[in-house]
Amino acid sequence: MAEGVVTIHDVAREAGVSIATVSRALAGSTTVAAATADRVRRAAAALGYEPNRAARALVTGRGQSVGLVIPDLENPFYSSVAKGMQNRVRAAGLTAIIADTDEDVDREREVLGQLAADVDRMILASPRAADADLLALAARSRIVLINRSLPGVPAVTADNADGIRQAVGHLLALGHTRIGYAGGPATSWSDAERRAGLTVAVDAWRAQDRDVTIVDLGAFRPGPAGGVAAADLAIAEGVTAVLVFNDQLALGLLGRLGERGVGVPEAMSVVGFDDVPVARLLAPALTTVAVPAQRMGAAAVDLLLAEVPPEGAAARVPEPGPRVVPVELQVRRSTAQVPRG
Amino acid sequence: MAEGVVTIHDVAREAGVSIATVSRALAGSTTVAAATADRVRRAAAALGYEPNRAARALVTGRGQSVGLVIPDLENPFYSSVAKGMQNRVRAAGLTAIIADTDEDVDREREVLGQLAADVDRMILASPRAADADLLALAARSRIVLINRSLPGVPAVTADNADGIRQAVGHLLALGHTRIGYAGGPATSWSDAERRAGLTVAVDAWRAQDRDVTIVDLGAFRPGPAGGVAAADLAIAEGVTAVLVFNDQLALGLLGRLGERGVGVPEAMSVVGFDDVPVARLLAPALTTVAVPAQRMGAAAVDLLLAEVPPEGAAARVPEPGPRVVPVELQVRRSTAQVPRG
DNA sequence: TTGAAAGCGCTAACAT
DNA sequence: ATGTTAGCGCTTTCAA
Repeated sequence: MAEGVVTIHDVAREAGVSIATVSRALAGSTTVAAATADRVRRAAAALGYEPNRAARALVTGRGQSVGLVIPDLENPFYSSVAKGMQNRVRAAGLTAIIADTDEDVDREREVLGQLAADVDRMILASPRAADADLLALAARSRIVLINRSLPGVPAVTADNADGIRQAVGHLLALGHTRIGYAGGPATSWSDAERRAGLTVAVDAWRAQDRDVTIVDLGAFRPGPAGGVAAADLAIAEGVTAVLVFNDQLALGLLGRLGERGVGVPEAMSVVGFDDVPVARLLAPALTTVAVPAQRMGAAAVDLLLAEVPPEGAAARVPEPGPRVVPVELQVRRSTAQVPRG
Repeated sequence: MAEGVVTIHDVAREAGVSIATVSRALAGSTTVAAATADRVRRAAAALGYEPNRAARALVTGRGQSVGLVIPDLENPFYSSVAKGMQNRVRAAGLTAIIADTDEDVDREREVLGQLAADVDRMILASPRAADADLLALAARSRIVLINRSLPGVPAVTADNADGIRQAVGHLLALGHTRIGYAGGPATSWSDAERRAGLTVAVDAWRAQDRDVTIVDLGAFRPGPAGGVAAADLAIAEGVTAVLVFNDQLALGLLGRLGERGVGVPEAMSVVGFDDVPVARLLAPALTTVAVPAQRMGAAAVDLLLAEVPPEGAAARVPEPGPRVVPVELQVRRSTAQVPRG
């Protein structure tokens, strides 16, 4: 009795049935007598039986795992995506394989190659890869995109344009007319969407004969360090408010503004994007566009599982939710009326 | 020929050898003639052969993946652990399976059971499970603990006592004599270690005839919400400084102190633990004991792989580093001399 | 409603 | 140095 591993044979013996019946009973087959099924389940539980995934995968030809490729696990937005994804994957009786690309295209390519070898379903969050590469991948594996859209490939995206519209509306209502935009990486699909939303929002405002100038502060790496540079630029440009690509950038920007003695919100209003958990805890608490990261991760899983349901009894496949998730501006302390000047 | 999946049989036929020879040649066995091995490799490449991981895992009984069980992916400390772990695992040619337990014992048990089924090597970060359960698990799978120690089970831990010693020394040097300790969950091994370190540090100080009182503020859930309660307690107890179990708690505490109008560091000094990335970006920047989370995650992988090297040619197994990693106090703006009173 | 038996693709004895 | 063969634990026909 050195081996502690319980197999289907042990359960069969314990329940006094054949292994085929155990397999059927645990898979929830209707062709098993209720009493038998019950006995099997009880035996399995008593023995602490866990089906061997490798064996199951081998015979069904379909893996039990779902991959997630994200740019940076240390970015709270993506940790939240990962958390939501992971929870949903586990609830479906599958396992989540998470891979971090360090915000690097080459690393991403490498990771994608490795992952494709042992997973046939994956979720790519904000991939940097070219459209063509993504399309090629989609042809071989089932993939779902997060924060990126591509014809023919299922995706979950945030309503970026609407988020920017809300943010700009808020700033305009506070009287700001000279607003800086600190953008994300030039290759970012989300950034492109947000910039487009910005244009639309501004045009609408101008159509009402109202004045507003958007100052493009440039493209920054989406970490706090980028925010530092953005802060100096914002001060130099004389804007009274800054719209920031994401909260990570905003964090660095806020810190630098403090160092430079520029009070937030008295002298400068700041609006972030994402609403990462720490945003509300800052001093001043950050006004930001809340993106339901966990929900997006979960929604991507639903989308992935909707077409090709997984094996196994534990599998529950929820209906896929909306693909464009709504976002909502959280007004907090980092924004205020434009300073009288 | 509808199926596009290449198996070892296809390669064998193409190379004109048996499947056993293909297996051996591809595994780099020395008992294969160089010419044959070459022919096999060429055939495999030509056909685009990728060994089926499920089949390999089934027969070897050893998987290609390493599991990581953590309390909360949204806690930046653990995202960092996960990032370090994941990078190292991938570098070794394996895949990382990450599972989140939501800081819940029952959920942890469930996750452990599921994970143990498809992984035979795992890393448990700050597990809440009882010693006996952990020992039982260690008997069946290869496990490495992070932030927990148990006789006979390999572990990577932070030098908690030394961290507390540094923190207390810093506070005492600033003249604080009434210091609060806001602890983590009662079941936390790290918290126990930190409390023990606290006692030692205080005793040493008293042995020099110096005065100091440690006020136990209680045990808190390690999220920002717990910090709010701790803040009120700290104020009520009239301490001039608070030592906090971790940065997440400190975040909530800082926010609440601000709301209550207690200035940090003028009226109250605060020291955190972990040095999560956001700690330095706060206003005031948080003085905290830096724990190298990524390095701990990587070290745990090294420890795990050191004894039973993984399958496959791509595997590289680094030497395990030290098991107790040093920590270092980062003095920032949240601590100052005791207020004159 | 249940059982017997045939593999899934691979590795590891055991032969040769 | 290479081939034959026996499973790994499971799902799924096919019979009974």
